[in-house]
Amino acid sequence: MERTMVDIERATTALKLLGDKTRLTIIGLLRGNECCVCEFVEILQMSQPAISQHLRKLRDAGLVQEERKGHWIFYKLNENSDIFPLVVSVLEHIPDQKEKLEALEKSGKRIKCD
Amino acid sequence: MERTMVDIERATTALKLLGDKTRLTIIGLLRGNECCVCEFVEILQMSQPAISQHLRKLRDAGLVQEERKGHWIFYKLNENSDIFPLVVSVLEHIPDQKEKLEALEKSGKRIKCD
DNA sequence: TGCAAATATAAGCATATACTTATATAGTGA
DNA sequence: TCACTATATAAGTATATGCTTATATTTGCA
Repeated sequence: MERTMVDIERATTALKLLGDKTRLTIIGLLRGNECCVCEFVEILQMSQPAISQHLRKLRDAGLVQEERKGHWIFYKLNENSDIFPLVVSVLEHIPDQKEKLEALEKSGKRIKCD
Repeated sequence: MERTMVDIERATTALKLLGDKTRLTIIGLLRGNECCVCEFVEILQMSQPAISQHLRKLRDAGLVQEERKGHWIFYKLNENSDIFPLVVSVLEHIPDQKEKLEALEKSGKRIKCD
């Protein structure tokens, strides 16, 4: 249980980031998946700069990690973050977002890089 | 588990409210306690209108309930709210705030109305 | 080597947010 | 009924936030 506690300031940083529909959806999509920017753009129907700016905030706070693979930069949850347990707890209360990724896959727009 | 799920919009509403240090502390103080406005003012060292405005937002979203007892209006967590389970999950990751109430009690400023 | 795709960054702007101060309202007790 | 206490509300303001458009950077490939 120790490992899951953070101080109030750190918690508010995380919660403020999660308290935005776009970012919460992004984090939901990253639950068990890696995604690149253009996938978020497609799923969320938002401009690329808007998505990149959200991802930057998430990365600055340590919630996500990025990894370049060729043309694409893939994002994933940072499981080593002090606030990762808090993030997981929050995700347990919202609907799974994986259908959106499956829809992407069906439309042939999902990016695979392995 | 069904009972603890909310849609993304509702979750962001709750998380946005919790993503503020003052409000998260208020919610933390209300975990297992009832408090009146003047106690929050004392503990958080903020102006009464500022506290009242935060409480109004929390009440408007259904996170807390108010009950007048004589001079004072006591606030408590709304355990019937759809987002109560989410709130509880979040609180499990932050330090207990009850020492602050105990300190109030020691200084004779805790309000009891029973 | 040069171009196209994916992404990041910068600047500008409209709206949201969290205070402040001033004032209104409600309950209690003399 | 009046005055005091606790709280709410309103209006104003400074700062934060989330977009937009324009531009820079990085990589793979012809």
